[in-house]
Amino acid sequence: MPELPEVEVTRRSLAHRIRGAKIRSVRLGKPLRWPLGVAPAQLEGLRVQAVRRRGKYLLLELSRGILLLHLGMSGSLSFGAAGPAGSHDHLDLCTNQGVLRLHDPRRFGAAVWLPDLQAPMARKLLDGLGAEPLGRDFDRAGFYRALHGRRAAIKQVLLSGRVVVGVGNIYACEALFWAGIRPTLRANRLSRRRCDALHASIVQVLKDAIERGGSSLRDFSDPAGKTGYFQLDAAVYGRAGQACSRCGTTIRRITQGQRSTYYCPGCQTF
DNA sequence: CTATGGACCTGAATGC
DNA sequence: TGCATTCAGGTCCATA
Repeated sequence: MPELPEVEVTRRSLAHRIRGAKIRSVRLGKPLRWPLGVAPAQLEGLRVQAVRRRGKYLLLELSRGILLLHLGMSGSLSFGAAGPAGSHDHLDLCTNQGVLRLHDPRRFGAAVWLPDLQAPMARKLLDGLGAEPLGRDFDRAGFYRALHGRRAAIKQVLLSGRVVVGVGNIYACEALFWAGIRPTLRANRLSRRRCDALHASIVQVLKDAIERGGSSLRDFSDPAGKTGYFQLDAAVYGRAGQACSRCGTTIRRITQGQRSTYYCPGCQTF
């Protein structure tokens, strides 16, 4: 799935094309993570006013309520002329400007209509999310303070989304590599200097990935169906057993919280 | 409150 | 060829 860069690339591609679109009908496929939360017919006639993002959630502002979308591990959106729905196409939002289709083989994704951001479901999903890494609220002093209160491994704190959102398994590994920090180091053991380095690495890694069009996913394509999103040029992620391009040390894979972590023992020494 | 493991689901790759 | 095992982008939830 998409981490923040893929979601943001999706958002940018979608936003200007779907803005103002009027929903004609809604087709549901197999169940996603949660029920839609409204009868599909209730969405007919509404317009899509804007597409926002919070962490890895996309928020389609409708003329009544908000449609929250999440791509889970394997989800992607397409927008345009839609062919017949396949067995992994679980939501079609048919509009006068094209069909927004959510494709998600594993169905960890979600499509939930919310009356507003105060709704219980909205609060459950969005309250407690950490800072937006590309926003003003992600400042170095706050980052240091937040890490100071955490005893878990820094890699897992990054993945939790409670300090900073949008950093998934790939970019957590990459950011730690560029900051020279061992993934297993407890978060509250990071020096102020290392926190600053990590802060910078996170911003850098995410911005780079967005510029490349969400390069991390083998099977990622943006909603316009553009190809050329296959270049994964990770420094460590998925490269266990290979030589580090910086120092030549063999990259290792370990398991943290049931997820794979990749790191270079030669470069990541803090 | 934090930290941890399990759960959800499908498909691709690997090994015997 | 078939079948079992492992792994994959996320994150909510129960439990300690």
